[in-house]
Amino acid sequence: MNLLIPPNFRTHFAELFRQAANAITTVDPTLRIELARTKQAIHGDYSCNLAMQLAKTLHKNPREIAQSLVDHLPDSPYIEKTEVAGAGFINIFLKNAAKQHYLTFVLRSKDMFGTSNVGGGKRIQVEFVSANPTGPLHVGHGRGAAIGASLSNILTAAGYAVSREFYVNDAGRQMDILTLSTWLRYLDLNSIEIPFPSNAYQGDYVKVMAGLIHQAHGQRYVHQPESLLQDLPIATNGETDDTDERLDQLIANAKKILGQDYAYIHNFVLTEQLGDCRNDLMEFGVEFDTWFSEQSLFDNGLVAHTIQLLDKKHFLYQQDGATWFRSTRFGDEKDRVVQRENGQFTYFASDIAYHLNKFERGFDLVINIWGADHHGYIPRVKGALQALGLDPARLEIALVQFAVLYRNGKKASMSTRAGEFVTLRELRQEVGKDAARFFYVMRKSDQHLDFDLDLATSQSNENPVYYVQYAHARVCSVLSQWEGDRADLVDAGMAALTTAAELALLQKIIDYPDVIEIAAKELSPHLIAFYLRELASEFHSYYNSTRFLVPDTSIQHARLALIASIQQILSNGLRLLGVNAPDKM
RNA sequence: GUGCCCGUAGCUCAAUUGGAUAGAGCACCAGCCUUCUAAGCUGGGGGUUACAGGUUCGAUCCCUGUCGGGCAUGCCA
Repeated sequence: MNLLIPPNFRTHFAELFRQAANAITTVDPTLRIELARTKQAIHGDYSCNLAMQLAKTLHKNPREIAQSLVDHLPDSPYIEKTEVAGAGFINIFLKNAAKQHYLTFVLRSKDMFGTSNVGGGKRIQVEFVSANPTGPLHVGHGRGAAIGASLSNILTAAGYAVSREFYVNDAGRQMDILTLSTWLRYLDLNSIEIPFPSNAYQGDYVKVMAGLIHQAHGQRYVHQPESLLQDLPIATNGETDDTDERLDQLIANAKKILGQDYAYIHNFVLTEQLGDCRNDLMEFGVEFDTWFSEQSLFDNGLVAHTIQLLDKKHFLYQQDGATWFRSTRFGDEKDRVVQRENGQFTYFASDIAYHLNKFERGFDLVINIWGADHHGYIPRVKGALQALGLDPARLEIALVQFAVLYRNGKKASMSTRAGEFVTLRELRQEVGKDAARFFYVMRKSDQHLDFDLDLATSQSNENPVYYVQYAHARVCSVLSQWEGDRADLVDAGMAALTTAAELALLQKIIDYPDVIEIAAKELSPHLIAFYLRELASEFHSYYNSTRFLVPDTSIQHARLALIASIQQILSNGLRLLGVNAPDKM
């Protein structure tokens, strides 16, 4: 047996079972042979349910088939014994030596342990956050950021070539509203008071940007503000006249009044907000390879081109002056407008162009991480891809449910308009980057997340992230007090690791690459968080029951090799989640 | 009204996607520091997996219905 590089035991055994199955019957080559980790030690380390799967077609007793499979199973140097159990499970017991020797592999692999090539270098794009650059990121964006970044790291570890992308919505009405809001605040600084619409952006950051413009350019952008209020729809019922129509007319007037200067302010606020966003995310440990501008799709004519393509394929029609896409042909509940009566393309139109562009860039798989409120949007986007002749299965959409903040046992309000939402930056300051990153991926992403600020702050010692980090720090502490050379541990004899706790820890270590593989396949970063907590738990228990710095060097080295391996995995796993692994706490 | 998602211990959540006796953390109770970090450990009680049927060797998972919750149903982005 090759002692240097042990196999992935699950795929290794699956292959053996396939050979055994072929020996007793003709097996469908597409049949997936599943090896599962057992929950209980008496069932061994891995179990296979192949006999039960074959029972139907063979019309035989599953236990009988299981015994036959075991009889035909090729020899493996890693198997201690096999047993037929229960309804027809085949349980595999690994040799202790195989488990023990695995530590050498872990310690040799170091930072690379856990990585694999199951992705085969396939190109994947992960698009996430993609928040409108119209204000600070809030805690909802934070969850998308944490999940997207962790998932990207996991996919990279699993052997995919990952590209992280942020789609910048710099072309739409929201940006115009922000531009107008900023200009109004700027006029206010120049002692020109115009009633501030309640449906414009209220946040203080708007005043800050207005101040920056005022500071740099003085009165440069004060233009005939008196005509701003021309042609506004008349309020019909009292003061609550801040309608969308009114806001749009204000924007139109501002564009007319400002002329070229409108573009300056628009560009200024965009640059400011994007810069703030990028900075915020960087401090959160989240970085992107590409910031893709929506506006560029218009500038390059890609939106018009894409709509023409759809038209050529006869998926468009005119009605009520607008242009519609026949998304009902692809399972959507109604057709969707791509070009409005006024000639403007809709957001959907540019989004089709964007997704076409993604695939034209050569990605094998495209993953969008969206807020769950966008779920109704999926059929039309996939439909558009199909209409363009692309396989919609190459677009995978991971929905992330909202994070609901709780403070003092009550829901914290997150109304943007009232300006009282909690920003990601505030959250980071309150609970710290590590706790926030870990907390965000502690739940399955398609589950609602209750983010208890009181638990994450005042009782921060009970936060799970400290539990994992503490395990890492404890190992570091032991190793630093040991007077030896870490390199000596790599080839230490591991035969002394024979207790139930030690063998269970060894198996847990062996599981790590599988966890990454499954987390990548299922797009489920939370599996890493759960695994790390379990590993830390088993370590803490072991720590309390066993001394490491014992006189007998063969025992000492074996145990230190074990905990050094644990430390390596904790460090590697936390890195995937964007969490620090401190040496001291 | 219609569509999608969800309902698991007092609370917050898992369960290798159909596997063996459904698991953790909080919270509660009782213990463990003169010895490598007590942000830790050990033990204990806690469940008809919302409810009722169905499919099969086997169901928290799949199907049907009922009840309850969330989201979506723009020529917004």
